[in-house]
Amino acid sequence: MKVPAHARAHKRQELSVLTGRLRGQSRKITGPRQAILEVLRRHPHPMTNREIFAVMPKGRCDLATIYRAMHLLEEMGMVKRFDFGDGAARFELVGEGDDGHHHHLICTRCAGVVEIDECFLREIESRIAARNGFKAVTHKLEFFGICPACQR
Amino acid sequence: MKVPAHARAHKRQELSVLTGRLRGQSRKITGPRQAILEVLRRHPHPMTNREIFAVMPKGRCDLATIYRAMHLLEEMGMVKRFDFGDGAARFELVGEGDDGHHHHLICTRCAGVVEIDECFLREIESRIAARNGFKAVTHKLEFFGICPACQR
DNA sequence: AAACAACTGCAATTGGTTTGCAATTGAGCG
DNA sequence: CGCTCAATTGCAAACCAATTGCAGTTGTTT
Repeated sequence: MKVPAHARAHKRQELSVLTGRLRGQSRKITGPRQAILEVLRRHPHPMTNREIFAVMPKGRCDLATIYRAMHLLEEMGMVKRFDFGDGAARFELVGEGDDGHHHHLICTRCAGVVEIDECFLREIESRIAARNGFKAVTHKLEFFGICPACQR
Repeated sequence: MKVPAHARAHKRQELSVLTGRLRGQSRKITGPRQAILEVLRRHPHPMTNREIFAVMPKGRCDLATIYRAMHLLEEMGMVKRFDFGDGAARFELVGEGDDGHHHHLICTRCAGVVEIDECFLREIESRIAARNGFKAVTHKLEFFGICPACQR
């Protein structure tokens, strides 16, 4: 059954479920990976690798290991990569059975993030695909503006 | 790769018009800047600084100068910055009186680009702004897929 | 033509990300 | 439980887009 998109931020997956997904793909459940998943499941918004590294108990994991883990998790579909245009990739945990596709509204002053759970472009996307003969069309979309707190 | 012509590419501005815009803002019309504008006006799709550099007659301009020029031109509103998610910024000339806002459909195999001249999100954008109390909301949107030629 | 600020080339630097390699460790197996 | 091996990790070096300091050059103004 499909999980409603708006449940994303509220549904925090158990660590055991997450590691189970690793095991299911015959990947090792290592200390660093558990630490990374632990961090991600506590954070509702996309994080840069450096942020993950900074938040993690010191010495649990090397920064390079985080980069490698994020590649793995992305390939497995466990995290989704987002690009806020500031040169650093951000990652967010994806719920089981979800493809993680959604968007964000980002404050350009304080970098605060609002999750936008709907996607308005599914239909437009297929129209564009058809019109141009493209297949497997996806899109990246983020909104930018100034949040209420930063307007004063 | 081959792409259909579109309205935007036909509005190729005269070099004299472009330099005139520089002059109007009391910026210097230098050799490197003319060379850069010359390259941009011949190319209908966004280019990376490195691509501009590669296409330019050798020795006409340093790569660092291109970076600086693109910042200037962007501030002046003469070029628009686009991000295709591959780590390199791309730039496209903006017509006079235009804000340059539009989107692209990018082939993930051959990197070919189709210009999408409409924008479907103006209304959704203001709805999102209102709902979250944000001001000055904009968005970045690009489509990705596999072009007809690359499907075989 | 002189004068000055804007601009450029070059080299060094930054910041995010990747990679080579030797050492470590998780998972299956006896 | 300990053994074995491939997967994984830490560390340092490398990479790449982008930025910057500085000294020399050039466009524009007077």
